[in-house]
Amino acid sequence: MAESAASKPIRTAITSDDGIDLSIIELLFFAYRDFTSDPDQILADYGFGRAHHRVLHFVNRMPGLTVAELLDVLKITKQSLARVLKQLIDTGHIIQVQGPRDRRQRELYPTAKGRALMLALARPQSRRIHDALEGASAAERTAIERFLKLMVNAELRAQVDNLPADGAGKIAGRGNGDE
Amino acid sequence: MAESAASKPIRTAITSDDGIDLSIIELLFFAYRDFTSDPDQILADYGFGRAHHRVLHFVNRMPGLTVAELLDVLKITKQSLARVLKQLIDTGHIIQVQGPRDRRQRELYPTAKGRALMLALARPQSRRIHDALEGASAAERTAIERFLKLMVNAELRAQVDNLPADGAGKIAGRGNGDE
DNA sequence: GAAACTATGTCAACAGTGCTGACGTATTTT
DNA sequence: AAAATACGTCAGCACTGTTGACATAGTTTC
Repeated sequence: MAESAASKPIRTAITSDDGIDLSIIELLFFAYRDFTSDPDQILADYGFGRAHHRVLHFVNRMPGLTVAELLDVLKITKQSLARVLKQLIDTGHIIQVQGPRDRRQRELYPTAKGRALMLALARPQSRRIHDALEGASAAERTAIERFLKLMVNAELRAQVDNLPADGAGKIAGRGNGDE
Repeated sequence: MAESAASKPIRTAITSDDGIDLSIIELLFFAYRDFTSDPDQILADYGFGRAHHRVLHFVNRMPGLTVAELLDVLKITKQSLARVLKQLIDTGHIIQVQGPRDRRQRELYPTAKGRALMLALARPQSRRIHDALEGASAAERTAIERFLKLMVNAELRAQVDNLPADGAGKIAGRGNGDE
């Protein structure tokens, strides 16, 4: 079994005394796991996974973004995206439109079906967040958002800011006239 | 390409107006992705993945926990754990000790090597957290922890609390006299 | 206008991590 | 002695990520 051989078992638990912020490390793990479990269950009904969710989410958030832009947001390779995107297109959740300026580009848009699924996936997550924020003051909520944003790599924080907030503008540099 | 066929592209972005808390949903995605990228890079040097990290983390946090207890914390199957745990044992990061009361059980302990790796993985994460909390008041920090804890499924919150805090007690129900 | 570059798609192979189902062995409980 | 438990293990599968290579349009550059 061991015990006799090689290096001996360390029987003391690591605690915050060791200068590591264990509580938030662990809370992030548990919180994120449960946070993603809500949509995961719905996705299973469609034969989709978490990757589909991400694509669907950002296409709904930034309609008309190109494949390259989507890759840049998700930070995955085009081969990884291809499988997932193809399924979303084949199932009618996303539509590709040839880019108006540059015809090599494929602008990605959600369909009504894709919009509905995105909302269905976001709702339980939003509800969980809402419940977790119950009793929190506006200032506390701000502090939480600030913390999370600072957890993102500095180079990418601008990307987070460029997401449409409240019916405001679109992604920097691209117009978005609705039809 | 589409455009002509079937359902039409929706060109309006979803915004917070739709009653969904998009900002925190997205912040959690980006924050967690970058939060895990630090250890991922180190793990690659060892041929390990994120699953190894989790096992190593909780074995260091709860030394002497049994396989069943570890499965309960991670919420994965024993077959998933087996692969990863075997590698950590074979590489001398974790040691199994036969349970004293019940000899069917295998108590898991980190070795000095396993402890060192766990700390090396936790350090960049802790630093990121520390930096993100810079300028936050004690009250704000409390609000952040509270929020994260409430994001965890209610049934599992007790588990989070049972982790050793500051050199205090061990997991409920098991003594932990150090040698 | 030809050459070079760019945006996208696709084929193939592989790695990591999760799952289910089945079976074996040691040990404890009943 | 029989049943239940803790753990290990074999086999196969799914999802999502990776590299590398190559093809095809379309755009830019000289």
